[in-house]
Amino acid sequence: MDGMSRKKALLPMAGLDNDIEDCCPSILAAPLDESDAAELARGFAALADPARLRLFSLIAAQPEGEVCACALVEPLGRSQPTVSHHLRVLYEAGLVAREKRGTWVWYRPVPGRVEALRAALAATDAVADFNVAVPS
Amino acid sequence: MDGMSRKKALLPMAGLDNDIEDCCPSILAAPLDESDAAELARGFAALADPARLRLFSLIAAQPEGEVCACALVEPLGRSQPTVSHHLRVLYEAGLVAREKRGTWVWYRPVPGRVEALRAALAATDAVADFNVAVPS
DNA sequence: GGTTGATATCGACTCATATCAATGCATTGG
DNA sequence: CCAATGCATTGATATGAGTCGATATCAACC
Repeated sequence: MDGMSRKKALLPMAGLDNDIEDCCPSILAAPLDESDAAELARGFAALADPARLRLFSLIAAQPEGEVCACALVEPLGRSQPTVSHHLRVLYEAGLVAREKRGTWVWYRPVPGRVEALRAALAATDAVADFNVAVPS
Repeated sequence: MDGMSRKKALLPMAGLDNDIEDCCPSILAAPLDESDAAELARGFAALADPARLRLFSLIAAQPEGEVCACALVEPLGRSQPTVSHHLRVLYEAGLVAREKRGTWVWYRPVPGRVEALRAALAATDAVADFNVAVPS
C-alpha cells in the first residue's frame, strides 16, 4: 500500500470492461435518481476545470503511458502545490492512477473511468432514434 | 492506415459520427491549450451538479421531446427559483433549448452539444489502441 | 547525519455556486 | 381592469473550489 490515507477514497467502479453501455446510468435514457446523479456529478466535476482538463490531456498524451509529476508543473503554468492539488482531485475521481517510484510520482490515465463518463453521455439506440427522429 | 475497426458504430446518425470525432478537441488525443480547456470545462461544469443532471435527464426522457418547466419543480424536489437557476445554467451551456409559449416555457435537449462533450472523452483509434494495449 | 530535490499538505485568501424567500414581470382568464 | 398563475430575477447566506506561499514529508545521495 502507498501510505496515503485520505479522508475519503472513493473508487466505486466494479466491472468496467464487461458492458459499458449497460453498467452505468445514462443521462439520456431515463431520469436519474439523486444517488446516481451525485455519483456522475462527482465524475464530471473532476473534468469541470481547465487546469485539470489540461493536466489529464497531458497525462493521456504521453507515449510512454505515464508521466512524472515533475514534468507537469511547467507546461501547466501553475504552481507546484496547485498542480499537486489537481492531480489529487483527478486521482480521487478515479481518472488517473499514480505510482511512487523513488523520489518521483508517475501518473497514468485510467481509461475505464473516462469510458464510464462517456457512456453516461451516450444515447441508447432507442433514445438516439428518438432524438434524430423528432422533426419539429 | 488500415486499422480502421471501430469498437462500435451503432449511432444511426448519418456521417455525424466522423464529423464529431474531428470537430472538437479530445482530452485524450493531445494536450489541450488553455482556451480549448476552458471551453470544455464550461460544458462539463454544467453537468457537474446532481440537480442539473437530474434536470437534464428529466428533459431528455420526455417522449414528446420537450417538457414544460412547470413539470420539473416537483420531481426535482427543489424550489422553483432553484430549478429556474439550473435551467438557466443548462441553457447557457447550450445543453438545452427553451421556447416560451404563452405562460409556459418548454425545454428540450440539444443533442449536438451532448455529443460534442461525449466526443471530447472519446479516444481516437490510435489512442484507443494504445490505452487498451497498456497492461496493468 | 545532513543536504538536496520532488511531492504533498496547510493556511489563507478570493471567487464561484447552490439554495431559498421575496419580489418582479408577463400572460391568461374573469 | 384585476386577480391568478408561471417563470425569472434579486438579495442573502452558506458552502465549496482554485490559487499560492510556506512548510512538512520522504527518498536519494554525500
